[in-house]
Formats: sequence, structure tokens, C-alpha cells
Amino acid sequence: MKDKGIFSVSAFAKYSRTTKDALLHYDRIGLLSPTFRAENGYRYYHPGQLAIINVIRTMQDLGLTLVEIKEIINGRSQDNIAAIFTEQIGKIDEKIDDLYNTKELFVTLRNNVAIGLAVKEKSLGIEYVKEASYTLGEQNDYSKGANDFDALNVFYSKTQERYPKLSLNYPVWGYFRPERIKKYDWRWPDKYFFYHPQGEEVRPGGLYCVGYTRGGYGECGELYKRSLAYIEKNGYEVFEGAYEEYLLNEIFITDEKNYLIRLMISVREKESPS
Amino acid sequence: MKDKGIFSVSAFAKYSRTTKDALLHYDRIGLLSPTFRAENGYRYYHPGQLAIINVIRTMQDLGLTLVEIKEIINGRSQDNIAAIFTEQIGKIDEKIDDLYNTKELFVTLRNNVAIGLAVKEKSLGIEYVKEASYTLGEQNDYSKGANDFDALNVFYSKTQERYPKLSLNYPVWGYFRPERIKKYDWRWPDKYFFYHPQGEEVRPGGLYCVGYTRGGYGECGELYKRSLAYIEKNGYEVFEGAYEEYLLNEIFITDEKNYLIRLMISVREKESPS
DNA sequence: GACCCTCCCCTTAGGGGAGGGTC
DNA sequence: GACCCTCCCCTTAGGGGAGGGTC
Repeated sequence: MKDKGIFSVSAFAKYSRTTKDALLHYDRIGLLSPTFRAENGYRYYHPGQLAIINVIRTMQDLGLTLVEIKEIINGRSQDNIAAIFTEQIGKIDEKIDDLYNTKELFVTLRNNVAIGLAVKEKSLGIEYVKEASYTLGEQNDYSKGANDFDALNVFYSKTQERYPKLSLNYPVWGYFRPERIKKYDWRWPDKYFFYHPQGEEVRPGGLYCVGYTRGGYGECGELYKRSLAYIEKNGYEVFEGAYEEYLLNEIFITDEKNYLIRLMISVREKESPS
Repeated sequence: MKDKGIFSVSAFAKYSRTTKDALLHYDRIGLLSPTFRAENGYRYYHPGQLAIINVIRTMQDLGLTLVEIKEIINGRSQDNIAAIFTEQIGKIDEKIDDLYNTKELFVTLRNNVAIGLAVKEKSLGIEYVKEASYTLGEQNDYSKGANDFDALNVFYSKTQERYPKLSLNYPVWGYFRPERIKKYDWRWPDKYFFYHPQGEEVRPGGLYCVGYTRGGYGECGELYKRSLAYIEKNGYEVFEGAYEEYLLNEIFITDEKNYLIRLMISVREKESPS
């Protein structure tokens, strides 16, 4: 039965660049039924029905569900359709925005791996580090028995308030004030921070004692000690604070005692030689 | 039981910015189970498990399914994760691209509505029209009993070959050669075309007799006749061909006999006065 | 042999109860 | 009273058969 311009399911599927299953589904939910049914139950479509397929496809691109499309098709007019287009164009812009944000995160994370792979573990030395933009939290509050988990939660909440669209999957790292480093007190960070492209604070550039090691969260006491000894021995002193960063963390490494840690302690040359 | 750093389901859900239902689901499918279960069946989570939640969330952003995430988590290393990031960054770029294409289509369609609403129906006149980029198909082949549906199918296939990423939801319009217009033969278009930003052909700028009317596909014979009479009466003649465009089609209008049609016939001043 | 039909089961990532126990 | 548990049912847009008839 290949009458001119009359299609069976499969033929119409091919003609309209859909699948047979999709057409059966549309028929089932009453979105688009064949123009007539033969006595044996065979479905026959008219080529003009391609128009409806196009409408459906366009609406699907707009992100609407088949039920919504069905409603729209029975009641569409140039005005409400135009409104839908305007609305959806806005949504597309938002999605593009979100994708850019996600991409930035992934690029950041991937760069960390690259750094992690290039770095010599256990290496240690004084170097000049450029400034970088980041988001730095407020001083953590450990009173009333609060621990670092509570502090982290506070940091997350406040950061999300400041940057509602920012992914909280950026790795969070810890800042330590110079007083605490000098006192060998590096159990819990003073502030949390993370690097991300929209960061409005600036991690100062300058001289840092930069060292790497492997370990779990908070497990780099040995590296602190080595760094402080190195700083002392080479005629420097702790200056503005320390940044403890987990370049390869649980996202990349299974063994939670083997993350790659970078410790950067801000230093300056000692004024009066000891 | 609010031991320091031990969370019940709901507490851990809040801490990890998920929902209780999601955590139950993760437990069910073996993606993330509580560190221990009390004798009464209560689930208790350790704060360190937040790391896994972060991994899951990041991977979900990457577009992976929970099953894939489960596999990755048991076998992740900096190398394979880095590869996944690189791969997904590519996919994000593609998605952004697709969204831009969809957006362009929607903007085009919405602009058609705007034109449609602004236009005076039945208006007719000679005006200068700027050139525009579009994609023009080859001459349609109506031999061997082929009809316009077949021709359209050919046009779609070839266009998709040329522009694999182009949405075929752009409205397709018809071009008629001058000879056919003069012969009052405007049943089936000579070529199909559609306007879209990547179009590589150019619809020539110049003088056109531009008219509007309401009707179904192929139902603007009356407008052709009126236009030809107008052209004749005002000392012009048909020049390069005609463009028949359905500004408001089935996407916007339910009544298939009431689409808004624009007919543009290329004209020039007659050389020898009749 | 290729195509059509009608069941019927299956997939993702949870959300929403119901009914009964627990902090 | 608020929280926890275990079933159990539900959602999108079809895809994939099985079993039996039809061009």
C-alpha cells in the first residue's frame, strides 16, 4: 500500500526522521495519531502530519515534555508561542552560563592533576609565587566545641550566598595565620579558601617556601616542621601565613592517606641576622 | 545520638547538601553506604564520607550515571580521572555549541512572529530589500512522479549532509524561477531554501514586489496574480525569481489554512515602455 | 521476507507516601 | 514530636522483545 503520499508507520518514521517506536508512543499518549486506521489496525499517516512532527521536535528542543507539548498544540497562537520562545531563549542563556561555570571548574581540576604529576614529591624550596585571585572565608569559629566540619559548613553556606552559581566542587583549602605556624599549631585552619575564576580576594604574590608531600587531610605536620627548619636555616622568617592545598584529593586518589599536598608558607628575609 | 562527627541520615544529608532520599538511594545501589548501622537499622555516617559525596556530585556534573560513577570510584587514579575530565570538557564545548545553534533558531523564529504581527495583511508594494544569507537547495526533481514531499526529503538530506549540526526546524521556504512565475505556474517550488546564520548562499538584494496574505501551504495563487498585475501596472517586470515564505506556520498557528505568507517577487523597471 | 499489530517488561535518579518502630 | 526503618508505587520517552497476523 504505497499510495502516493500515504505512509505506513515505518515509512512515515523515515520520512519524518523519527523512529517507529516514537510514533507508536505518540499515538498511545494521544499526541499525534495517524489520519486513519485500516480495518486490520494498520496505521496510515498523511504527509501533512510532518508539520506536527516538526512542532514536536521544536518544542522538545525547547525542553518541554510531551504532555506540555500536547497542551500547547491544542491552543497555540502566535502570542503564546512567541512568549514560550522568549522564555526558552532565556533558559538557554542560563544553561550556557552553567556550562561555562562547570567547564571552568573542570579545567581548574584538570590543571591541578597536571601540576600534581609534574611536581617532585618531597621537594622543598623558596620561590617567588605570583598573586592569584580566590575566595577567602572568614576566621573559623572553633568555640563551643565546633570542629572543622562545622567550620567548613559555615564556609560553604556563606560562599554559596556570595556566589549562588558557583560549584561547591572546587577543592577547598586551608589558610593558617603566621602566629599559629610559629607556635607549631596547625591542627585546624584559620580560614578556608578556594581558587576559582570569579574570586574577589587576592592571595598575595611574593616569596613562599613551597613544599610537597603525600598524606591525608590535615596530615602534613612533618612538612611544616621541615619547612620551618628550612626557612630558618636559609635566613628567612615566616611572614604572612601559610596555604595548605590538596592538589590531588579524593576526586583523583582512592587511598585517603596518599593525597598530594602542597604547602606554601609566606616568607621574607630576616632583618637582624641571628 | 548527635555524637561529635557522627551523622544520622537526615543530618548527613543536610551536612552534605543532599537529600535523605538520595542517600537512601545511594545505599540501595551500593554507591555510598553508611559507615555503620545501629542494631535497630539506623544509618550512621562519618563526616569523611563527604568526600565521596563531592566525588559523586562532580561526576554527575560531568554527565555520568551513578552506575558509571560507582565503577569509577572503585578504580580511580589520577590518570584515568584526568582523562575523563579532558573528555568531558570536550563534551561541554559541544553542548555549548548545540545550545548556541538552538538559540539562533529560536531567535529567528521569534523574529518571524514579530514581523508577522507588525505586518499589514493584504499589503502589497515595490520595495528595496537587502541581501540575506541562506541555504538554497538544488533544482527539485519532479520527474518519475515525485511530488513536493519527495523533493523536500531530498532537500533535507542534502542540507543535513552539508550542515550536520544545523537544526532542520528552521522553516523551509520555496523559490520559483522567473519563467514559471510568468507562466502562472506556481504549484511546486523549483528549489527549497531556508534562512539561517551559517547560510553560504546569498539571496540577492534589490527591488522586490512584497506582498502578504493568509493561507495554507501552496495556497497563495491569488497573491501571485495580484502581485503580477501590480508589477505590470507600475511599469516593472519580473526579474530574478520569487520567494514564498511562511512567516507564521504550523509552529504558531493551529488553523492550517491561515498561515501568514510573504511573497517576494524580484522585479526591475521595464526597459521599453509598453 | 518484510512489515504490522498488541501486550509487556525495562531504564534514571530519586520523590512521595503508608504503616510501624524509636530518640 | 521528630526522626528512622522498610516496602511499594510513580515519573520520561521511548527501546526491545515475544507471539501472532499481513503485504
